[in-house]
Amino acid sequence: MQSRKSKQRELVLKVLTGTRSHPDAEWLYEQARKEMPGISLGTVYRNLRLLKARGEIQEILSGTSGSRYDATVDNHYHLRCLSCGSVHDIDVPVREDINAEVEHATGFSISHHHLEFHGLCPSCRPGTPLSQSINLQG
Amino acid sequence: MQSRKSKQRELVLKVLTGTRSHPDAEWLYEQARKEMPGISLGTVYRNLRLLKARGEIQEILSGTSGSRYDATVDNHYHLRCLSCGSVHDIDVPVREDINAEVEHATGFSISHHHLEFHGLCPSCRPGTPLSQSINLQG
DNA sequence: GTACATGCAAATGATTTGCGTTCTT
DNA sequence: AAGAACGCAAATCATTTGCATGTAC
Repeated sequence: MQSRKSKQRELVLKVLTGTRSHPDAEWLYEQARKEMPGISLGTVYRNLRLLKARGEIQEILSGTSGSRYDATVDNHYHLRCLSCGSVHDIDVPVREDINAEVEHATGFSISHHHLEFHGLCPSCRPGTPLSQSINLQG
Repeated sequence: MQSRKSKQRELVLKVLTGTRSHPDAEWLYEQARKEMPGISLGTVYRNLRLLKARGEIQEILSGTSGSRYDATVDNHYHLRCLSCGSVHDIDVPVREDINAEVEHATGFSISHHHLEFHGLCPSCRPGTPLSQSINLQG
């Protein structure tokens, strides 16, 4: 937990906070480079891990390709387009009550839950093949 | 979709169906080898991918380490222990209604959702460190 | 001054893939 | 016979890490 301040860490967080998309490490690296050309990809990864451990950002797992990251702090749900791969935040009430329900049913002590919806975004409805566009801006 | 039968594929599915744990590819490979020593890890991966594409099995993503797999076909939720990493199925009613809710709220057409709970399993309560046991049997 | 953070490059580890061969239909 | 699927090993790709140096406190 003892971590010092660093320009690089602040920049990574700033870049991530500054977008509504849910970018991967590579994209964050490219953006960060624009402002600090010397920053390294390793440092981006190191800081993403640290920020996640601190609870300041969230990691969104993905089977293929790399993880996406999200700087939104409050609990919320995600929506992923099966065609273009974009990830969006959803403005739907979080069901905190189900944690207690699961605690009683299982004997675990639940700290949180992740809910992700999969479907097709409006632009992909017609049946756009996956390869056509990987849209990070959502 | 044109896929032929193969002893290897049947075996991988049999092994996965035969356990209530949610093993990774390596574990499935080791088990499969007991019955068919010549099977290769690449084949296990190939078949896991094919079976998943067919909808016969499910992939459980995990940030660190490899994916876990689940042969349970009907929709259900997962519970992961933050300490030992074990994954369990939960017997809690699936909320199909929230798909429609999200469709209306977002304009996406939702096909399904994934819900995963994180917490500590009864055996890990005291505060067992992560490294002590990676329990695949749950 | 201490020890955390960085840049760089090499290493890791899960998963995929190319290729020649074997099996299913 | 055609082309799936296999075994094997090399390749890929995201992410991690060792090391020497820089920097925050």
